[in-house]
Amino acid sequence: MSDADIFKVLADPTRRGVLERLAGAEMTATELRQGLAISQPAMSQHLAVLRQAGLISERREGRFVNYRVEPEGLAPLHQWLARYRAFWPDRIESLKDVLKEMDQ
Amino acid sequence: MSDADIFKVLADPTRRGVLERLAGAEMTATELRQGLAISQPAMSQHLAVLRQAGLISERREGRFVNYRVEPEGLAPLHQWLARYRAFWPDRIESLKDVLKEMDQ
DNA sequence: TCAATACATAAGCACAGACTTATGCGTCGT
DNA sequence: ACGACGCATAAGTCTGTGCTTATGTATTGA
Repeated sequence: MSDADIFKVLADPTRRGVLERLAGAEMTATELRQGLAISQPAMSQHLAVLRQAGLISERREGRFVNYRVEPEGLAPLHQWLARYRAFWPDRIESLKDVLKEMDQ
Repeated sequence: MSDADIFKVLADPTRRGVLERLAGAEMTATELRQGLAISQPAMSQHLAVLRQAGLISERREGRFVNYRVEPEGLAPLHQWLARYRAFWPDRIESLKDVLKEMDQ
């Protein structure tokens, strides 16, 4: 998978939701599906996309597969964004704005 | 446009290319089309998407419309990424990796 | 005033991608 | 050994979206 496709991978809200849940703790595919109106194959396909993008990794444990975030997969996104850091006002970096975002 | 759709907007390579060219200097729609195998309406539609996402702004000048990057539009992306900063190794932030990325 | 230019909008098409159901493969418990 | 379970893969459907051509609107220069 090309680095350039990181945006396509993250464009899907379900996949971003998966990352967010995995940020808290390692989880199986079935656990990730809890509370979501999504079929098992759909989740499996999303997880495959995330894995191929290097955003998550898996650890087999018998019948179960535990997924976890692979933070280095976000490096291309970080580096893309870095090109624009020089342009934006300091305010964007401020803690206030970050907290406001996390609040919503 | 919802903040959540910033990824969809940036998922398109043409739109990322537009941002990259605009990062250098203000430019008209026709200038942005130079070197790209893309029709005028297609470019106009991409610019509309970028504008609605708050990623660019326009300054009319007679028949011409000069576009420029609106860096604050990237704030949602920055803030999304900030949630994962805590997880990743210091190495991702390092200058070496950024340079390697810019090199390719 | 009128043709040319710069850009936007409308409408239709075609492909990508997210979903579904059906099925396959390996592992567990009994 | 065998049914239940966890997950992956296959194949088909449908919606979203990026493209096209055609046309509209405003501005410019001759």
